[in-house]
Amino acid sequence: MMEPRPTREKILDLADEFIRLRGYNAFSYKDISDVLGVKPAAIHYHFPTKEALGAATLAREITDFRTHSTGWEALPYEEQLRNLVALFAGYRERGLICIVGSMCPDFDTLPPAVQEQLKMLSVEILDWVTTVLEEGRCQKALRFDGAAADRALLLISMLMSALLLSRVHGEELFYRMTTQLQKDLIAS
Amino acid sequence: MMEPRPTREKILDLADEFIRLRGYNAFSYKDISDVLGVKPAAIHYHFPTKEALGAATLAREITDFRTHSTGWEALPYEEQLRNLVALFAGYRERGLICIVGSMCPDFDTLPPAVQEQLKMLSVEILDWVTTVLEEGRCQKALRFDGAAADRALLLISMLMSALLLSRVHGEELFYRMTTQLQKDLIAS
DNA sequence: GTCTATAAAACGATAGAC
DNA sequence: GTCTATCGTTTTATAGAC
Repeated sequence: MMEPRPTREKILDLADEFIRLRGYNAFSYKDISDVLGVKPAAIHYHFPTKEALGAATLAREITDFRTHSTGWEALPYEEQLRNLVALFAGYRERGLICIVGSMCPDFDTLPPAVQEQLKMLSVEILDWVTTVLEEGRCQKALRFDGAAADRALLLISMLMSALLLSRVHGEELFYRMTTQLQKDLIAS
Repeated sequence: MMEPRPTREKILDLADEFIRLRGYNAFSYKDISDVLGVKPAAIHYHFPTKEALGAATLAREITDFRTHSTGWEALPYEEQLRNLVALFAGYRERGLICIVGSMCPDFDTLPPAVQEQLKMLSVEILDWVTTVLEEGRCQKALRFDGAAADRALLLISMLMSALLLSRVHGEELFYRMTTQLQKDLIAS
């Protein structure tokens, strides 16, 4: 019995997409309600404030990322890294950017609950990448200098910016960047 | 005879700062007029539309960047690279982010003239970094694999994201990232 | 020339209809 | 429970005062 996707989930899907398309401050309740065929105020029943909607969107991203990353646990480390790149490439294909990259510039304008969830999501991703890099280097599957945590920061930065800059300069740029960074990290 | 900074320039100073602080879509004419002690509509005399103001702000950034980079021409290449990092560190100290990093996420919502200038600014920076990397490698002052243009993209990405992420995770992150990336690039 | 009063539109949010 | 009518605020922009 396939339940139809509940309204609440549909709203979160759309919020997620619009935040990635236009940024938190530039998307509105009307963007979402237009797609669903209701009035803007209807969204307030499901999410009383924009702050609640933004925080819930990021909270779901956190659980989604956990689902992805734990699903890759059994794979070789270089393969887990390739899957992360592929995840970002999927966004690129849909014209979307990283939700962290979308919201970071607006950080100081975000409501407290949204700031909180954004921090948690980026920590979640960084910790996971750090572990993969660390253990991948131990097993000689990955190679890099310096601390794994610092290298994780550089790696996530490049993926984030690759999506941002390819919005300005075209998708070819994304593939040039990710190809080079995988060459740098994956041993032989 | 020191001319007082003209109103037009003061407006551009404030627009530049507010865009870096809050993003293009979250800053308003009122933010600027409050500081200058006038009504929001007064700004329209100097810049008829927000599109004109945004485009002029970026246009001035382009000439400013040229002034900086041509001023460094006589320096060793690794020193030019350090100056670029220092330029970004200066923004970090003032709680500001890269203006390209600020506007990229909102790209699809930006008026055409602003999109145009944003492209030009990022090309300007990328071309300069590409040249510095290329020639720095020739002279054995810098070391890296792959095409200089690709490496320039990765370098700029990291600087951009270092500012973005340090807004979320604190300034220490900026220095960890830039220290590591300079270690990677600067020979011995 | 420079700025203010005011408009026209869009926003998030409250109160209440069904 | 779910959604609509409506409000108050904020936004960019125009028209015109001085």
